[in-house]
Amino acid sequence: MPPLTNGQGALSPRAIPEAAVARLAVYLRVLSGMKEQGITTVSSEELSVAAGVNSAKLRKDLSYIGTYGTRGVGYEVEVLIDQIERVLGLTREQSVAVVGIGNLGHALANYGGFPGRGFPVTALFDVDPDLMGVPVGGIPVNHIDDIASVCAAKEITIGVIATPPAAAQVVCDRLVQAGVECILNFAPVVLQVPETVEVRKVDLAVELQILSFHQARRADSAPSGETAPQPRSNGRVNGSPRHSVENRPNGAVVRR
Amino acid sequence: MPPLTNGQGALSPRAIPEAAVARLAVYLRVLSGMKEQGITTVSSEELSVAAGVNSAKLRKDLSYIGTYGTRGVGYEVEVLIDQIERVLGLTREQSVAVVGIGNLGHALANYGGFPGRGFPVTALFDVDPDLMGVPVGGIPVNHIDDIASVCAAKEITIGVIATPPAAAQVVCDRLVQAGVECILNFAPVVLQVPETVEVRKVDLAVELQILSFHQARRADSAPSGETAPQPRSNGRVNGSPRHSVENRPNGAVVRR
DNA sequence: TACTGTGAATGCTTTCACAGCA
DNA sequence: TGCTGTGAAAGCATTCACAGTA
Repeated sequence: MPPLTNGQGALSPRAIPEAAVARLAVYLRVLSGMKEQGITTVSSEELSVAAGVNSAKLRKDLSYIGTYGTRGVGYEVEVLIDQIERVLGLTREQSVAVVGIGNLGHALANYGGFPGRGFPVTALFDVDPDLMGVPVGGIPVNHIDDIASVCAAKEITIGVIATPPAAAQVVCDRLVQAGVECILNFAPVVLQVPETVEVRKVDLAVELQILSFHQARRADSAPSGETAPQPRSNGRVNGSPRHSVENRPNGAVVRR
Repeated sequence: MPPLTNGQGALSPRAIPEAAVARLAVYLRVLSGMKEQGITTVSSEELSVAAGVNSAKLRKDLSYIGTYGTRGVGYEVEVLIDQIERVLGLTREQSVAVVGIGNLGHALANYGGFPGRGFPVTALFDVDPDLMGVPVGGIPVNHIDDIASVCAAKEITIGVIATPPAAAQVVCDRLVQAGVECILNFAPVVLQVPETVEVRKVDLAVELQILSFHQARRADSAPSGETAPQPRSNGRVNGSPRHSVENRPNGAVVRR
């Protein structure tokens, strides 16, 4: 009924579809790589191939953030990078806290500021007294009881939950109490949060199960014989960008 | 044009939407937890709340795999578990290989068979000679040059790429050559694969950037003042399942 | 001429709402 | 009566295809 608003309340000028936001982050990564290689201009076709989407989708996505291309030419890499960073809110740096310093927590703490820019891990928490003080990836581990004060002091805006499932909800509650409004959850648990808090989850078992589903489907519909079709035409050719798939929040160019 | 087929070619009886598959995996996890608690029967309402979706969506999702409920009563937990496992292809066990034994690779190797069932990690690969033979999580590390023979011997069906970005495509090519048709990619790279291979990706930086976007939006549209609204009505009440959100392949019940 | 930006068309996904059954 | 299963409606997302422009 209200065709001019965006559901977020105010009739803000930017109502970017959720799906497009995820892809913008991918474009940004690809563009950064291009910039490093000294590429200054790129067409929607080139960028879309590099990002594993089709060019129409890419142009539509970019149109949500404004019109920064030049017809007949393409986009300036730097301009696009700046604009996507602006839209994704990467101008202000976000400090990340990781809770749960097991195997995964270690991996995250050492991930080194995350590919490129914007997300320094600046605080670590656990319950294990043996871990206290010992730095992991250069950052000391704090006790989870200090979460409120440490998060306030370090201006944490993003909390990452890497605890065992049983602890995840409690940790989540504490993060929320400490004022954290963005949470990335690796524990296989459905978190309960107030409406003001944004949660994303990464569930490795679910990812594997989705792969398993497709594997099973393939096995079922396989005509017969053991020799599966393997049209392996190696050699990074992007000649005919046929079937340039992007399944779900997944994505990988199909080569042939 | 072909209204009876499912795009996969044959007019198979089960054309389960991609989005539903991801949720079925979540339902399975929740149901397994219920089974452990001795719960034998569950209604769509109860299960949907526990899984963080609304009940209509849950019922629709379950309808794709068949009709296993009893009107007026609900679903039998065991029956549902069996059926979802069947559809997801979890009856045949899938062996997983992890390539790249850095921090993340360690974490994955130690992930202990993945929550519950079906995905034993049985092979590890790296290029670093220092790692060879040393077991990680009880599994010896092999050199990547042996990938074909080891994958064949261990009947690997799923490959997990946890290498630095620069190595990811080469590793992917090798996995594909070794006959692996399901790949879970943690490297921030768009992989090129033949059509027969299914890729899913997990990109931590992208996840953080999506959170950052929502954070920024919130900050923009905040009326004024520093005191953000924090309607923290703690105490795991699911009384009014208002606004029971599930954003993207993300998901978390909104509590209030 | 070559490539962007975008309405309109198509195709998925979610939600509604209710018929049907234990 | 209470809850499932499902057509039909509504809402998003993707793709098409072409007008517009440097």
